Parts: sequence; C-alpha cells; structure tokens
Amino acid sequence: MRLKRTMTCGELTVDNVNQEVNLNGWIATNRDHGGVIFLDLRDRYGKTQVTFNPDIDAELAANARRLGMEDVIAVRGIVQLRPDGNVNPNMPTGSIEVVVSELEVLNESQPLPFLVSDRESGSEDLRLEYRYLELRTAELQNFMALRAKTYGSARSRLTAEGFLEFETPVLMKSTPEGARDYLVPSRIHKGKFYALPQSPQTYKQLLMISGFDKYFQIVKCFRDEDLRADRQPEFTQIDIEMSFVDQSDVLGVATRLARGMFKDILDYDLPEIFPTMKYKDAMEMYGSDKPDIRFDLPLVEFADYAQKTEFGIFKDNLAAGGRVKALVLKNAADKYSRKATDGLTEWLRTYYGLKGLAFVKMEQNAFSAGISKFFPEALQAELIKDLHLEHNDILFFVSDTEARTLQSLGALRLELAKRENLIPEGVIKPLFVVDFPLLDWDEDSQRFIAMHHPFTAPNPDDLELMQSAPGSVRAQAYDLVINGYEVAGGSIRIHTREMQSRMFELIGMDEAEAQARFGFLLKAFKYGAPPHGGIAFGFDRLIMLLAGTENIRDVIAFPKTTSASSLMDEAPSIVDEQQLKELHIKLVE
RNA sequence: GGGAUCGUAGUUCAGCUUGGUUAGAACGCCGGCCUGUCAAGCCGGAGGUCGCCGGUUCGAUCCCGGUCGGUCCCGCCA
Repeated sequence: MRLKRTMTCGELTVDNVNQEVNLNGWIATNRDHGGVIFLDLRDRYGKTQVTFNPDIDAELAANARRLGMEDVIAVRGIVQLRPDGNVNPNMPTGSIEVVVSELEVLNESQPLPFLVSDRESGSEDLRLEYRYLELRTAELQNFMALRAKTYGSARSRLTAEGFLEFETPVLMKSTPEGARDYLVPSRIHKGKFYALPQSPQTYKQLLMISGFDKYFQIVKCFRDEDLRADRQPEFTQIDIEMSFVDQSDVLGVATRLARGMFKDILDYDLPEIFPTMKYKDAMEMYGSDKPDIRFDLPLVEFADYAQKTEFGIFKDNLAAGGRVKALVLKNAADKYSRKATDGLTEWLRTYYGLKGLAFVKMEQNAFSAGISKFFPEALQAELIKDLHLEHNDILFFVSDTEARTLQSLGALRLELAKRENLIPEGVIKPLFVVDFPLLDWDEDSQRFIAMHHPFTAPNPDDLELMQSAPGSVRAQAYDLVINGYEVAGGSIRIHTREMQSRMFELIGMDEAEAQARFGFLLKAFKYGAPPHGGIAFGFDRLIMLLAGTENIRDVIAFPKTTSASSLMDEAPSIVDEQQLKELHIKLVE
C-alpha cells in the first residue's frame, strides 16, 4: 500500500490542525451532498471525518462518491478545523476533519448482511455467521479490548505475587469423572483417545509436587455438556494453585486478584475483605449456592408457622420430609393480580416442576386473597409481628421436597427482584460461599459423587463423619460469587495417598479403577506431595461482569451456538473417509 | 434427553386472529437530484421458494403434524 497510516482514526484533535496525515480504515458512513462528500473513517481507535471537495479536485471527489460502507481505504490529507457551527460534540474527533488530497482504495466491500454501526440490525445467528463483521461493532471492539486488558491485569497481579505461569497439555488422559470429555482419537495408538482438559486439575497438582509452589495459567477448558447463556463448551480459566496453604490463604489470593482486576479494568474498589457465607446458609436464605446479594429479599423459614395453618398441603409435605418456605415482597400486592400470580405459578411449574405457588396479600391489618382463609387470626397476628408485615405486602409460599422448594423459591426471588427493580445498578457484590458438602448423593447411580471433584479435601473436623454420615461431611471447597455469578471455585486438595484412596472408596471407585484412572496421581502422592490447594476463575464470566453483559458469547471472539456449533466456519463438520481410516474410526448408523 | 419461543425482501419487522385477487414498511442496495453533513435529505427503481417436508382444504405465508436452525430454561455442567 502506498498511503500507510501515520495516525489512527481516534487520535486527531485541534492540536493536529494543519498537519498532513495518512489515515487507514473502514468507511463507517458516507454522506454525499452532491458537492462535498463526507466519509467517517473507522479503525479500532475511533472515527475521523474525512472530506472530499470537488472544487479542489473533481476527479478525486468523483472517486470518493463511488465508495460504500466498509470499503477499506487509505487517505492523505490536511487536518483542518471544521467550519463554525459544524463541530460534532458527540465525536472525540468532532472538532476536526481531514481534507483529503489523495485516496487509495485498498479493498471494496460487498453490501453488508447487517450494519456494522448497529449491532441490533442483524439477528444473532446472522451475526454469528459473519462474526468477523460483528466484531467490528463498537460494542464487541470494546469487549475484546477489555478482555485483553484483563489478561494483562491477571498476569501482572499474579506475577507480582510470585506466581509462575505454566502451560499444561491440551491432549491429556481422559478422566471421566464429572463433565463429559471431548475426545481426540490417536492415530499412532489404535483405539486409544486423548481427552481435552475439563481443567488442568491433575497437572497443577503434579506441579505442586514438583515444588512450583505458586502456579497459574490462563487456559482453555473443554466440557462436552449442554450450553447456557453463561456456558460455552470451551471456555477460559485463570487457574491457580499454591502449596503450604490453607483455605484462608487461597481466599486471600483470590480476593487480591479480584480486587486488582476490578481496580485495573473498572477502577472499582471491591472491599478488602469479601463477606463469607456457608453453603448451607446460602441455600436456606437465598435458595442458591451462588446468591446475588446486591439485594436482600431472603427466604423465610415457614415450617413452624405452616403447622399452625389449616393448609393441608404444607403439613403433608412437612410430614413427608419436605419443606415450606416463604418470600415477603413489600408493598407490591396490588401489582400481583390473579393473572400475574398464575403466570408465576405456570413459570415455576414449567421450569422447576413445582406443583403450586401459594400466596397471601396484606389488606390493611389482615390477610386476604390466595390461601388467606387457611390462616387463623392468631397466626396472622403472629406473622404480622414476626415478619413486620404491612398493608399491600404479598407473601409467596413454596412447599415441596427440600431441593425443589429451595431451588424454585430461589429462582422466584431473582425473578421478583428483576420485576420490582430491586437490583441496584453499578454495584458489584462479591461473596465467598464456603463449607460446601464433600459429597452429593446421586439418585441415578445410587452412590455418592464428589460435589466439587474427587481431589477435594474434607474438612478435618468432619473426618469421623466420613464413615458414619458421608453426606454431611463438609469439604474445604469454596466459590467466589459476584452478583449471582459463580466467578471462581476451588478447594484445598487431598495430598496423601491414604486420604485420596478413602475418597475414591467413598464415591464407589474401587482400587483397580482408581489405579486405571488416576494411578499416576496416586503414585506421585507417594513422593512427598505438599499440602496444596487452589482456585480457578471463570475468565469469560468475569469479563461478562466487567463488561456488564449477560451473554457469554459477547465476550468470546468466536463463540458457539447453544447447540455447540460455529455458524461461521460450520464446525463441527464431517471429515474425509481417509482421515477416519487413519484414526481407525468407523462410523455406525 | 425435556420444555418454551422465534423463523416472511440483503437486513429488521408487519401481515396470519377470521385461509382467497397484487405479501407491505423501514434500513441497506441500484439510479437521479442536492456544497457542511454527521442516523444527512428528496425522488425513483430493483429485490420474496413466506426455513424445509408432509397433511387438511377447491385453495395454505396463515390451520395441523414432522423436521432443521437460532434463543432461553430444566436435566446436565467433578
């Protein structure tokens, strides 16, 4: 190219007036007034108006007239002040323009499938097909720049704390505990497969055994599970592991890193100490293991009150080991007509399999509507006092199995908060959730499975429960939750062979199977494994929070759809017979 | 695996409720006019397998079934 840029499209100001500059970029808009032609030239630094005046050079203006949106051009010209009254205060470069003397058309663009100036001008599937064009939009340019800045922040913050950055294998052994693995067939080893890492968990533990007491990695992880608005099959973690530490040390690093990143990127000050909540309390108070604590609206334990009602369903569920919990929404009863409550009931039924949602409203000093007739006067008085109920409050009740009660009322809490605008804008509330259970009973396989992963150390205070009541053993596991998103999770790991074997035993993995899957790790534990633990940040979710978006696809350059395909390059795709043959793979119908 | 929802010019949508002659608008595109705009403006034009397959019907963009694709959710995500 002839007119290589001397400046970017975002940096010219009144200070550059009368300078001759070259600009390169894409045509964002063209405004042809018959005479003078205005083009907004765009690169990732900004936009600058360039003008062509036929009075100065008729041929040049005629050439400019033929240009269209997203053509790539290079111009040479003089920076000039815009005439009086023609300054655009909405543009950082709005005081100046470049009066073009030379034009080089670098490449023309076909008519566009959607407007680069307006991300909403194309549906999402169309934008994903032309992702490279969508990435030109201001919004995604900003998100990607923010993401890049966050890589840098994480790296420098961790490096400053003495962490060493590593790379671990992407082709690894399949360890089918937890998420489904993405498998990679081996050409050399017929019938054998690598797996893509769900996380570099075992490698980072081995690095601890190697003596690299502070490890980190910004790393892709792969999980072949169904997608969500905040879940992609390949995603990025900031993976951290440390030796000779306990839970408080890891939470300290996570706190400093999170504070550092929010400071570096948003100049937002997170508290020096993040609040901590026990898993059990989170479930009881918020119906979630990742509660959004930007607003209150806690779940109210209602079992004792329920016994004093004449509502049979509550009592039956309690007798059957179920639960009754309530939510009090202040001063909103008038907004919840029969139609509205029916809508909520239907929503909970469809999404959470809940049979019913009960409610009562406060009318002056008494209950009305819903199931109010099942509440004796004395109980009403008691509730009004205990729950500080006032006119126009509405109480919602859920009664079902414990799991379903907590989950659906937790979901209702979030939904009501959204509807009632209870979630403050611009506020970032971190929370550590701790004391997760070590094990989770799996109905399908009728056995315990590791709630976090099978390398998580039990709480030393609960060791005797491992025999008597495995389901009640607490793990030294923790999550960092920010605004209701699980942003990071980790644990103190088991570092002795004996404890690791006990753990495998608890989840029904016999010695032979443990050897086959994790023999290498068990062997390593015999050679002086230090106590260690760590945490991993979901990098994409972190960027979502920093960017203020609720969609993980917004912060990944080339994301996949909810059916895990890439609309742009059409992955996954069929492959040649020859490729399959080399891999010793035969497709079956 | 299950549920909900969407699919109509290049694009975003309307039309479908109550099936019927020529499926509209805006943006974009093409042409013309216009010397200070910045979402430029004005005039004109081209552009449609109504996602696909099947059914009902004299007749289907519209009703029904299936299917494919997007999105959101449940399950799943150690």
